[in-house]
Amino acid sequence: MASTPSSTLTPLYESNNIFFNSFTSPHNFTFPLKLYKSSIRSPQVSLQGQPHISQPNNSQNPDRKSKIWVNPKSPRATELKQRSYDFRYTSLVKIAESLDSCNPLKHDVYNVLATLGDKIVEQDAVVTLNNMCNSETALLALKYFQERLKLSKEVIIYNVTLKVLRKNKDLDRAEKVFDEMLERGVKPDNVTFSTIISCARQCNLPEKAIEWFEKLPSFGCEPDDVTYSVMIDAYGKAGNVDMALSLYDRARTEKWRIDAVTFATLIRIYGSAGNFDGCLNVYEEMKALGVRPNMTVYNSLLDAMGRAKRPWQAKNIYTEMINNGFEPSWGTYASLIRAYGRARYSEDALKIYKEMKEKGLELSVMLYNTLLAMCADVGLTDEAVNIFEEMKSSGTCQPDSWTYSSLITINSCSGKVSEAEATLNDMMEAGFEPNIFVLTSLIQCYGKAGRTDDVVRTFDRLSDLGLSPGERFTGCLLNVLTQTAKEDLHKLTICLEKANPKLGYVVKLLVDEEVVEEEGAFKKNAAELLDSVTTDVRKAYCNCLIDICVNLNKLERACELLDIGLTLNIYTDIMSRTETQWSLQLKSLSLGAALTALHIWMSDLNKALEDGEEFPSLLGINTGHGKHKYSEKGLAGVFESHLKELNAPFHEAPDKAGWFLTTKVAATSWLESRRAQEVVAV
DNA sequence: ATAGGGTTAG
Repeated sequence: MASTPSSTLTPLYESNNIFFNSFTSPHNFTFPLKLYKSSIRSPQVSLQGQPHISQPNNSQNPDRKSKIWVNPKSPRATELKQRSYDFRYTSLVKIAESLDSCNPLKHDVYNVLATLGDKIVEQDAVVTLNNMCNSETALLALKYFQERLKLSKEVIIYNVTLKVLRKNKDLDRAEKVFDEMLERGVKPDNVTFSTIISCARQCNLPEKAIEWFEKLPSFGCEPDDVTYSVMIDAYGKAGNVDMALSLYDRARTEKWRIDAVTFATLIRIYGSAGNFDGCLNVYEEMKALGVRPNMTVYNSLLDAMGRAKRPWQAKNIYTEMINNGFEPSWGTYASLIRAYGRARYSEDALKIYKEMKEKGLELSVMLYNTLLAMCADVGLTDEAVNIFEEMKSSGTCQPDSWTYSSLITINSCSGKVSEAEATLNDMMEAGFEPNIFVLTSLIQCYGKAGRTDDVVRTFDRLSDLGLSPGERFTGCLLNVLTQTAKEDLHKLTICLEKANPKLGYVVKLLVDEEVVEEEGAFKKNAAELLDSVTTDVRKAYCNCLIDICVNLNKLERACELLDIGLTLNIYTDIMSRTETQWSLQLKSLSLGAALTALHIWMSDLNKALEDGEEFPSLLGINTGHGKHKYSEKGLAGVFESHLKELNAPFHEAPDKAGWFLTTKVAATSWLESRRAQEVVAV
């Protein structure tokens, strides 16, 4: 396994020869040139003393040995110094690479290091270790340098060694190295501590980080700005937001220079604590203090705005970032895809995806999954298929259960039952068991296709797989009932009763004609049920229940449910009145709930008319645009024909999509004529 | 790039 040092290093000599052939000089430069004396033609540059005759660049004659005198203060000298430094640095990086891939045996490591020659300096050790990633060989290399170098600042090579251990998230070894430092009488400093603390943080052991921070004073160290920054991060990671913020306060009162990285850390902490305005406040505070934002700040902000579901703010920050001349990084794009994807800003998300592809940036499984989930949400079937193909051909990531789950959802939502089943088979062949998301999609798929028995079969698979239904799944099952023929409903009621007995009972009261119901039992049980489920599914449950009522022509029950919804604040601001306009807001209502709300609103209007209340000049119904691609007809379309049936004088506003408006005069005469008809009918 | 912070998440 171990590559011999020479095989790794040979190309380096060759490539650098090309450069050094053009000017050579015999002495006066320590490193790296002497290092390779035996292997290559002593490429040395004289930057001091003896004025030699300056010669033109003789690159046509690479073999000619000649000296070039360069004034040490000239820009040319600076350039040469820089170049020779670059050369040394590159050489050491190559050594570090060989060490990384070398056997973790003393003999092998020492052999690689022997190619450095005898005249190594402290800086060589630092640069080499700093570029390594293999813990085991790094520890051997450390020994080598300790044996061979008179170290004036031994703490430094310990600190870079600790960095290698941190790269490997090896806190145990880091702690051992710390003990060894103490044994050798090497005094740890802030760099030592901040490295170990961040190592603990990266190992997901924030308590350990805190432990190390607290023992810092006992070693005569006062935390400085970087140590504070690392600790703020560690406290944030530990979920101790208060401690993080109080450290920030302390750093501020102690007048530490707080730089962009620390602000980015604070933004991340606020972001993961869900305090998104806190993120923006920190950002403002930072700018007020005259600290220029950097990429980390922008990326943390973008990430936070994504979590906050504020894609428009992400967009603004991104624009600002670009205007300030920053080049988006992988992290920037990832944050944007998440922000746009989750918020169904599909055009924006797909634009970013395209840009990443153009730049040759690789997407992770998660980013692909985010895009696919978004396509599933919005109904972008063809795009999803494309993205999935590109994902497979990328060669860099394998579809996982999330990926398959989104694909099954896409097939399910577009009613492609056999494709959904085929994808499920692919998924199982790839070694993934169906999860709750997949089964949720499947019951929707079968439900939509009217295959009630398959819904029941899929429901029964749940317990076979050791899965419990949960509120989302149960909600989708309830939604299946809204699409199911009356004679099949009892099959699903049995499932619902297993999933959530209270819900099962409420539905049974609606569906089962034979159940004897006590006075008011339905409303009481429905209210208890809706109160018992978490807020994020309440509206869905309520909408579905109302839809079932409407389908069964039980308008009174529907009104009761809508009433519960209003009382429990599941629906807010449905009916509003200003001096100039009365409105009915139907945007987040299902069709049944919307029709029920219209019914109630109309009786309210009738009542107002009876009471002789003054109508405003305008009355309006807002259905929203109904852009969800899977529903063939949005709420707007259905409402338009329904209003026509009612002879209602509402007409879609040409300038406000989704709004149906009418005037005071038209509304009153319509309501009056309806009342006259009712009287006739009675 | 040249001894310390920052991430890659559902």
